[in-house]
Amino acid sequence: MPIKVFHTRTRKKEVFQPLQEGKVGIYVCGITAYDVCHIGHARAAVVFDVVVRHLRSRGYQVTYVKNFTDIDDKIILRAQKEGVNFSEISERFINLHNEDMTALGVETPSITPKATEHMDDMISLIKILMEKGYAYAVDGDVYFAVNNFPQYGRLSGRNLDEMQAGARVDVNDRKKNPMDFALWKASKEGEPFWDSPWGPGRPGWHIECSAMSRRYLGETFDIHGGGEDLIFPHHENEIAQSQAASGKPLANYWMHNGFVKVDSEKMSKSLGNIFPIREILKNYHPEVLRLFMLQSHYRSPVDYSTSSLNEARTGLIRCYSTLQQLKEILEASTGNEMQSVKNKSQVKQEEYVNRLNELMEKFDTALDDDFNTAQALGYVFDAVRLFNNFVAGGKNIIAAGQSAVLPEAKKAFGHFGAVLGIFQDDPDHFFQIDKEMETRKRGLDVAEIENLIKDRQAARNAREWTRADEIRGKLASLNVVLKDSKDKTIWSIE
RNA sequence: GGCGGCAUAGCCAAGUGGCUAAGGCAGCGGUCUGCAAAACCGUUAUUCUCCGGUUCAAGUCCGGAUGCCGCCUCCA
Repeated sequence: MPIKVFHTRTRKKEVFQPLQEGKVGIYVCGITAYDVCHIGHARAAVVFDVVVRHLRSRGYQVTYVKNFTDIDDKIILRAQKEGVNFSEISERFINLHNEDMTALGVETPSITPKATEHMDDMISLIKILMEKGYAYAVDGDVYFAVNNFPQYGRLSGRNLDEMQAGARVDVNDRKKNPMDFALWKASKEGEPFWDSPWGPGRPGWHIECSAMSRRYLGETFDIHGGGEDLIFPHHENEIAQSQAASGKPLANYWMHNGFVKVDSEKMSKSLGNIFPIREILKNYHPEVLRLFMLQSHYRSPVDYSTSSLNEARTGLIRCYSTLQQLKEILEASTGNEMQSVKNKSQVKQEEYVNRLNELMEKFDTALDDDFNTAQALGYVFDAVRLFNNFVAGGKNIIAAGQSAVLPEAKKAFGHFGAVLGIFQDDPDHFFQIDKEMETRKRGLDVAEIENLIKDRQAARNAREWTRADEIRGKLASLNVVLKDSKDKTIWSIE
């Protein structure tokens, strides 16, 4: 079963064929380090994290490059506002970014190059473009001449005439064509600069990615990714620069993730509806955010809201309850003396094992089909129900610790979790974190809750049901839900 | 103005020509339980915004209408 990838240029799913057998080179545009990352950045990171995880689980050796733009107008602006060096700003936000990614369980890419560390690469690339007649210098600026690159606009499905008709670009006398874009910008007074054949200045945004992908992945590589807003102009310009220089295709597949929206609108500073990752992670376990995103297809827009996040939380709790159950059974069964099991259910057990295997295959196949995480999660939940069903009907078998279903379930959930980057927490720890966050959000006092539970337990032991129910009712009004089992009472926040 | 995307149950969301339209959340009935909760079992879209067309067969392809969204400016 081949892997299929939706290619932005052809707008079709295509069979993925890497340049080199068994190896994949992928480049994804990273952040501009001038502010904290929001859930939009989180989505892009999680999407490509899963892409890479799946490719690896399918046996590919993946080189994943994700850059940092650490020199840029917005960084300079912020540095000037704060009266610090630009690098202080970029370093600060790169560090915060890395913290957020770690918290989200996003694996660190193979290579994370920074623009400022690749000045030579950029300058030599611009030189090539000058020599080949694709670029021209004016007063210390260097521009790319889009008219000299006939394929300009192919990725985004536009042509120069259309774009100029509705152009909203600044009129700039120095450009030959209003669509020409800067490869090198002459530095203004007080701005950071690097020396170049065209005078002191700094690189344009687009040339960074062309230079860094070229350095680490070569002139042509397999997959280039990023948010859908980067298709034009950023990726179009990257293609123009790289292909003009090398005469070869830049990337064989272009993948773009959809946006995170809020109230059906794009997040933007002007609307004031930006949600930083670190703010959300104060209130939700990071895997809740991952699950929320992975429940939709990566190319569709997702609408962020507290209620959809809460739904994802409930779904994740369902999974972790099962994982906890599995963990407890496995722990209880180790060290116990093996009892002989009545073989009555042996056939049934084989069926459970087979069905788990089948779900694992379906899961992988779903991801093969353009990384359909939503469908894959459907199979994960099927496995949850299947295992719960097994537990509900097979207590005596489990007690013996002999069931072949147990290691199989462990393997299945381990696989699902490893590829999607969820189920990485210990179940008990997960519930503890969840409880802490929920009680804090609601301003509840844990000690008080636990005292009430003790009182209720005392009432229950005395078979004073009315009193016990009264206490439970009181707790319920605080959104505290109780779960009684034989020897203990577990509580959680609804 | 130009280019593109989306429209599936109360909500979220898979599905890209063919068996009974995944899954999650919410709801309802049953089992379990002192009663609950959780879990399990069952149940909740004769139908996929609307109107035409192609086809033996369409949520899925084509044309049109309506509504929502994105890109064309920095943006994941």
